[in-house]
Amino acid sequence: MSWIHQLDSSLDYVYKKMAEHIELRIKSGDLKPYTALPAERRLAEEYGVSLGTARRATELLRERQVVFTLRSKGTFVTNSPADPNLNLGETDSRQGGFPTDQAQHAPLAVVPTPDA
Amino acid sequence: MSWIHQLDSSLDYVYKKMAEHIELRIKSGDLKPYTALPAERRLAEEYGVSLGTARRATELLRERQVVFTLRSKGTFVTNSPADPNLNLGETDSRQGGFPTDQAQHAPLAVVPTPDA
Amino acid sequence: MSWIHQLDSSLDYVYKKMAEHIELRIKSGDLKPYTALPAERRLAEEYGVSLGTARRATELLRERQVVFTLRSKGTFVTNSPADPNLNLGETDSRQGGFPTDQAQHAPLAVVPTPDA
Amino acid sequence: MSWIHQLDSSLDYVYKKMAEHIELRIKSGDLKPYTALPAERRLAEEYGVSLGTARRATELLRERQVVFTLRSKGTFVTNSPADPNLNLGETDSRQGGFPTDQAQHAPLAVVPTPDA
DNA sequence: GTGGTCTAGACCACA
DNA sequence: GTGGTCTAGACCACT
Repeated sequence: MSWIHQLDSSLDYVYKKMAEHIELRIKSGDLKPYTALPAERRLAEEYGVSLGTARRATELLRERQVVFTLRSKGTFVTNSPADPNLNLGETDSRQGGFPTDQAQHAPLAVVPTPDA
Repeated sequence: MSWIHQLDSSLDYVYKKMAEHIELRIKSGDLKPYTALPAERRLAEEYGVSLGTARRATELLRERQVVFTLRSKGTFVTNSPADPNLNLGETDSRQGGFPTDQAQHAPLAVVPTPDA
Repeated sequence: MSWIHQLDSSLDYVYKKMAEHIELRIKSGDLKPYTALPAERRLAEEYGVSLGTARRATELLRERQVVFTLRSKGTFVTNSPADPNLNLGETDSRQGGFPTDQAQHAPLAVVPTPDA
Repeated sequence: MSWIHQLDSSLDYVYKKMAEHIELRIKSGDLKPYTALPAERRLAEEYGVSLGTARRATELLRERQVVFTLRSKGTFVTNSPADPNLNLGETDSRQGGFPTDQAQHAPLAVVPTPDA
């Protein structure tokens, strides 16, 4: 169990500090729900850290659900406190699964979707 | 003569098929942007798979930015193809917040880049 | 599909991630010196990206001298300078987990931290 | 027990702790670039966790590009520090591997964080 | 209620 | 042998 000891003895990670500061800016209202954070390169500049560090900071916030990221769109503040304009009433999804229903190792003859 | 390889697989994994099927439901309009997917336990039932597999499916969709997840709230369809009505801070596209309605509450302030 | 793990993490340039992944394949021995990379269209398919992105990836590798290109012949792996033969014999990591004794199924009573 | 205390605000998930500990072993030189980590089943034993948890740990490291995985071969230490701004005593940083960019060191004007 | 973590296995695909 | 998938649950944290 002592590996845990080693870990919490030194948690001065810059990216964590940075993440916490950003979180503070959010909680303070400086950054509001559904608005975009500054770009990661911008953040890196602002905080005087490398891009990698900035990315780990936003990654941490993402893990904490403080923000969410849409690729090539940006990183956005989660509507943490209340009332997301989200439709929690679930979509009318009456039927769903595969026509077949064993789900084991059967071939699962599902049509290949033209995805990317 | 080995120039293809390994990470690709392209096998019929259940979670992958499931994810693709859900993506189809989204593209077909069955599941609309900013509405919640059925809960993961529900999805597991619908598709006749274990919870873990259902979670892998939503995880894959999350990686593909087809959906995004808010802890304890649900998993929501991303406003996929182009132009999410998101406030892209620095990009000057100031208008439109999150979809459904953005009339009454937060003014959706443009991100104040507290720069220098 | 695991390259997607590396690719997503955040909003970095896809072509860069892709280039790095290809570089890993080279370093790992998957792609060997003086052999051709898959064609750019092939690469674009494999990674699920546009042709332009694939071309930027190989361009980046070309700039780094990891590969070189012969017009209408293909893109080939450079005989890299610091070839790192992967050490498959596992690191001398004799002890790992809990320095204490048993390390079997210690209950791992991890206490949730109060958080902030 | 109270031996676990963190100023850190994130939670104490086992897989996360485990990943961080492995990362520490890497940074400490116990596990070196291009060498294989112990197999996941082995890691699970060493740390006294289930296989799934061990896999989550390596997955996290993979996302952070601390390691990379070759299917049926193993999981290998990346030759690039996850966070170049981290100075853990002496990380023994003569890099020999490939030209990944981790060159630039920012001034590191760390912002004042209210806590800690 | 939701998603997230974790267990303790079994089996598959690749090498 | 390795990592990867999948099961069928239980429990935790948060809303």
